[in-house]
Amino acid sequence: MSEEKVILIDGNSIMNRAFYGLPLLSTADGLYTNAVLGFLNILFKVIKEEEATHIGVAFDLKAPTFRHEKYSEYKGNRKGMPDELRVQMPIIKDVLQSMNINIYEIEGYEADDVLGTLAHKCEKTGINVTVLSGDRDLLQLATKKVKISIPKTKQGKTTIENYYDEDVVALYGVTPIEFIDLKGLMGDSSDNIPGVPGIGEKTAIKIISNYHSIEEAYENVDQLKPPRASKNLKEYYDLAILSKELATICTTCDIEFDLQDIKIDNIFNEDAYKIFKKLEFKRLLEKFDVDVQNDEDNKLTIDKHLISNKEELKVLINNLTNEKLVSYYFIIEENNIIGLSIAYNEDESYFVKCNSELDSSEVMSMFKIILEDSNIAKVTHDLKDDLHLFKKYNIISKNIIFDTFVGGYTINPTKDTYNFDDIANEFIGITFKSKEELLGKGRNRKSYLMIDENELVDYCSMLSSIIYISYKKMDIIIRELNMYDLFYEMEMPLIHVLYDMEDYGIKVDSTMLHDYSDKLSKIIDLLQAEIYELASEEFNINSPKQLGVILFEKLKLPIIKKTKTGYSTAADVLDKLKKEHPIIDKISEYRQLTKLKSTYADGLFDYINKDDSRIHSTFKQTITSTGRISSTEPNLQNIPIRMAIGREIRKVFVPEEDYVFIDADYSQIELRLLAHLSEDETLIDAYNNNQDIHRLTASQVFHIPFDEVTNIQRSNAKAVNFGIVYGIGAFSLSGDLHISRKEAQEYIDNYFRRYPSVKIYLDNCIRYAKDRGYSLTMFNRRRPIKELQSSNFMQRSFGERVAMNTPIQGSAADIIKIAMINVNNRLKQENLKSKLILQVHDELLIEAHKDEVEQVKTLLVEEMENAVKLSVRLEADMNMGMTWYDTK
DNA sequence: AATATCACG
DNA sequence: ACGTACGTGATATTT
Repeated sequence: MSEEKVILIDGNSIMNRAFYGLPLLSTADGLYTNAVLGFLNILFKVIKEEEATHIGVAFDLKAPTFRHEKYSEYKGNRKGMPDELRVQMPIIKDVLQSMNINIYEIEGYEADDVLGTLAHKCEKTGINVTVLSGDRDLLQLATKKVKISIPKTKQGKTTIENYYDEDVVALYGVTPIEFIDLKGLMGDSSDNIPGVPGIGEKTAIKIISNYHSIEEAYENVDQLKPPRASKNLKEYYDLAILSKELATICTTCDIEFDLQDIKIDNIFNEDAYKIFKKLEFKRLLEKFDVDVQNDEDNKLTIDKHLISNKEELKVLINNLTNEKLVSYYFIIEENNIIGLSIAYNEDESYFVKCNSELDSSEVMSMFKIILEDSNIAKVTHDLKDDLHLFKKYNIISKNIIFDTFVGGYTINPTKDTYNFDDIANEFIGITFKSKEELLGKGRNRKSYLMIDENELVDYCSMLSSIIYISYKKMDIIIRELNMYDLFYEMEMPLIHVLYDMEDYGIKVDSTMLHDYSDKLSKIIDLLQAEIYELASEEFNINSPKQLGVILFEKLKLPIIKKTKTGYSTAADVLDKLKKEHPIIDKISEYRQLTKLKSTYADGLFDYINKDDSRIHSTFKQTITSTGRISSTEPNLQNIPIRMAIGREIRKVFVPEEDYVFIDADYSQIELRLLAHLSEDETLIDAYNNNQDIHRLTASQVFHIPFDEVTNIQRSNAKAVNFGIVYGIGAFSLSGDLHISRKEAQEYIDNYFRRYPSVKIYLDNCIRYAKDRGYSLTMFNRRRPIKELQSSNFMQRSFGERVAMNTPIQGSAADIIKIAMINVNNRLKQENLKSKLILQVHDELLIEAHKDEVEQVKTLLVEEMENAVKLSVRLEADMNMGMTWYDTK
């Protein structure tokens, strides 16, 4: 029989550690989970490392009286835990219970007394014990058999420090028993143990290592050094004995204990799985056996059918033609269609599996009938992806009314993912396996074809059921939240616009791109040689770590800023150092050019499609919390423009022959929105009179006549205007403008004095979001801001800035989405060959046929400027050019 | 997989 | 006393 190994856990202390070690996490329904997750991570790590056979967890139970009743004021004024942690205490207890882990909460005892007693009992029967706590007080329990483990979380990773009795001696110079006396002398402010005044850690260690106990030291009190210690111990001896008593952990409490009670047994069971799933602990779910994972009770009883030959499919398609509403989902893997999930009611679903008897093109041509039938409404998950597939099979889909992917995003744009497991949990209230759980991930990842067929049918047919049922729920929620227009008139139509942009792409002159890369390489090589020369050694300039050593250790340059891993070498730091050493400018330039080369020149190369010489970026509609779209693979929304050398790269983006680029961008859309939303008369008048807004702000904030504003003052005012939109802070503004914090505060105060409505408006934004838990844009896009409820100052401040910024940034995002839809519609309605190919937040780029230039110029500016009616005019600056570079 | 940096609006 | 702008994505290096 294998040796027994007991782990006893200080529940409160570990929860506390976990809570502060992880950022505040919460589930879809706003349940805080970070401490529970951190606790479990530590628990599993220890079980594995210790090869534990038994586990018990002790929690403090708030007793009506304390053990040391008459001294309760000492222990009584501990700080209460924050609410975000408090609510997690019952959760961890449920979790432990579900895993059959015994919990000790005993009236009148604190957790450490329970641990001490249990450890003592185990030790007496000769069993090895590990006591896990974040609290160093527990070190007094260490013996040869009892190990104290203290987890430390640094840089996101938890390491565990272990102490047997000899380790305590090595570290403190006193035995674990003497550790109590040590505490008695020096006290412990965190535990409200007073100790003896004037005796700190150093003195206490010296005294106890000499005399081994407070009592013994008192016997020899006159010989104690320094004299102050001697005097104080004499005077405060009673306090010392009391402190010792307070510091002593009871090892003889009257607790019933049977080793059998805490034996590890079936931790990863079905109940635990359900709770983990509810708490959204995705990574921990992998620890469960496949059996358990399969045993989910989905509460949904769906009749699942496999369709695997032409005849069956024919019958199904035939039935579908009589239906009003069909949900579907294509299961695709590496460009192969594995199958098609279909549902047309809430009770049954179908999985059409592609195989030798029924190949994918047959499935597509059959389902095409349904997709192209405008009398049948369809719902799907990620329509934009479908549209790319439909193009391959010449399908012109009609009447696809809902996308649960975009629907989930519209309802709450702050989530990371909107996968089937997410929406099943949120909108149906069932647990559903994620794709990763089904197939595994990393090198163990399986293909759909390797899954047992019954399991595959179960899983895949469920997908359309989830879409079908989620759609109904989402549709109700969307209406309730007054987001009908936002979703059905903006987000759904936008899917098609984004698809068109992705499909059409943008042409890149690869020869020119290649030349650009070569040109950069040459300068980079020169710079590299110069940097090595100036540093008198070769090193990897791209490594901030190595660069830090060269700059701050070898060249002894002043350290401006530190990161959590070392010296910061960021651009603003280098900027401050450039007068100190000639190497700095070279490094800044090297950084700039290598960035251009790797990300833009060479990076873009890999994305040029060989067939059409075009780059087809992916525009993502479900990423940002404000409603903006994002661009990936490659990101075409961050192509350089601010610096001359970087801007050059825009010359490689070119139109097709006989086409030109027509580009328009909104002029200061966010500030105009601020004027509109705040109804500030000064701002509105300024825009309606075409005044230079930054110059105006400069004259207002710096108290100077409008015409006397210098360029520097104007650019400072510009920074203030930006700051207002972001939810300004004096500190950041001062850093940005290189001025003192006080001056920055004056700028801000002046700004709000001159634009009082803006101040009122921004305060209202915060008030509103605090009261309701979310911000709204002009078009009712909703962003929950859970940070506003945080007890952490920093998080809450962030929430406040977000509450000020979201209505502005989000409304701007709404407006350009409207413009995109209208522009795209008009290009089609007017039968133009010109195409909308790019959106960069406030800018639209059209590849226009040369015969259509005038028409396109007009419609682009018209649709952008008239996308919405504001109390200020929206202005779009339009340019034409033969490359993207030339459209500025 | 995390961190530092830097490109854009 | 807290530690700072809002929203993104890609790359190279390091763990």
